[in-house]
Amino acid sequence: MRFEKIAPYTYRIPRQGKMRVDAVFFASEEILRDLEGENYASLQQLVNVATLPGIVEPALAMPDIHWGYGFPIGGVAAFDPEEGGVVSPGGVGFDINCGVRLLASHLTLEDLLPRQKELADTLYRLIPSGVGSERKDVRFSKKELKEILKEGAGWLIRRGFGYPEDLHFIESEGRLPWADPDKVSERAFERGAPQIGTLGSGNHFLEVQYVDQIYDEEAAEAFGLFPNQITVLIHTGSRGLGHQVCQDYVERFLKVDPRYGIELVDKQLAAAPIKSPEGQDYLQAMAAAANFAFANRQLIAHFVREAFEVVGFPPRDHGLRVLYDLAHNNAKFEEHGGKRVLVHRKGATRAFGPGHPEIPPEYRKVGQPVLVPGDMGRYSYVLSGTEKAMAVSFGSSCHGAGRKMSRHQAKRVARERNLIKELAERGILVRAATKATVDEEMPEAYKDVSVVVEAVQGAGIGKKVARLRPLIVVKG
DNA sequence: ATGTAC
Repeated sequence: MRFEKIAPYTYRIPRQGKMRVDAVFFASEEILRDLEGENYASLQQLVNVATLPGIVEPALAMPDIHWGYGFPIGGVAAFDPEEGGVVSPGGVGFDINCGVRLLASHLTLEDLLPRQKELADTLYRLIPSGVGSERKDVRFSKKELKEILKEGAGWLIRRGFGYPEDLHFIESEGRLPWADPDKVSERAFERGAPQIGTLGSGNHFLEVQYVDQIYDEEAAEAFGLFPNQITVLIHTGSRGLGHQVCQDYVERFLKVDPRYGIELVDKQLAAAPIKSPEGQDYLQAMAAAANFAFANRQLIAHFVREAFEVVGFPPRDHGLRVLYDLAHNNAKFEEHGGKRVLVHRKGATRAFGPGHPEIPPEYRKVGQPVLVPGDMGRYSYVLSGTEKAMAVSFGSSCHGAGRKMSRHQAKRVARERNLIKELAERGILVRAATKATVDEEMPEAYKDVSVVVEAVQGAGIGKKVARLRPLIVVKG
């Protein structure tokens, strides 16, 4: 396919074939080489997205783009409900409202190191991880679960799992208000019920980290970050519940697409008009799953605090507060270019710039925090949203490093090695449900996230604030 | 991502 450079770190694929709009992606020279080689299929997926009805120009991809179900991961697409715009489960992803929550503490590296091992063991004990993991200690009835699906993180805070001020630092206050639990299948309920407060598997993780680099003093101060500070990053989503919602609605949409005259270049793009009953049902079920994910991260944060307390840091000492909780798999109505559009972000984050009313007042002057996990051996970044992102990417930025090796390939490379030991020798304590997950997730399996961040900053859709290095990693 | 093939 043909594309052209239109700005620093920014490329356009002009409308061609069945595309309704141009596509734009952000990349460095290094990322571009990958996109012209092994990662070419993900650009083709971006072109496919541009064929969907009612899409608002342009179809977008962040620098961490890679192949996904239907839409590429790292994709952003906005649809106009007044122009036949659609909603697509594949544009949100199977793990509805997957995201990351960053907790910032009062502790420093020196405070933590003497208790590092004990804390690693305690976190692993208090936070179930792995495929099919369940909580035995906190269970919710069907009626309570329905309330959680309507209310999100706030429901748990009311029950004492968290501090009231947590809510204020969660994207959308931890709740998508149009949720309707009655649009969620019985099977999804059954799968989700025991999974609130569990990490899951794959790239999901919990990390204890320290701040090793500050790039923007003003933003770091606004976010309350300082050198050598201990932070905790939680990455998880809506577990089996969101997965089941996605599956249910892909199947339902495929049946009705011919009736709505929606021609799909790929079945995995299954979509329904936003204004159709099916589209509305999915949006309400998706919001319910999103609220489940916000609640999941809330309950995990509660047990992170408890773990710090168990190893001898009372709340006054650990001071763990929610710096921000940011989703990277959802679809939300937002104002862009004077229009109300449905923005799908799949493996992409919201990155609203300075002054936006949806940013907590404490951060509003510098833009919203954008949390960008890397890999378990290197580092993660905190960025800030920008005005430019509002203008060119529907207020969106990247969500992570992106894989470099397939899971299979990584396992083959890691087979002869003892990654847990290697990482321990570098001061990173890993606690994981299975060796296979650690192998698949080894640092070399991922692109260096600093490459992605360089492209984001170069394109102007995010600004570096701080870098975080891992000390403890809990994996599925 | 995922009761990793209901």
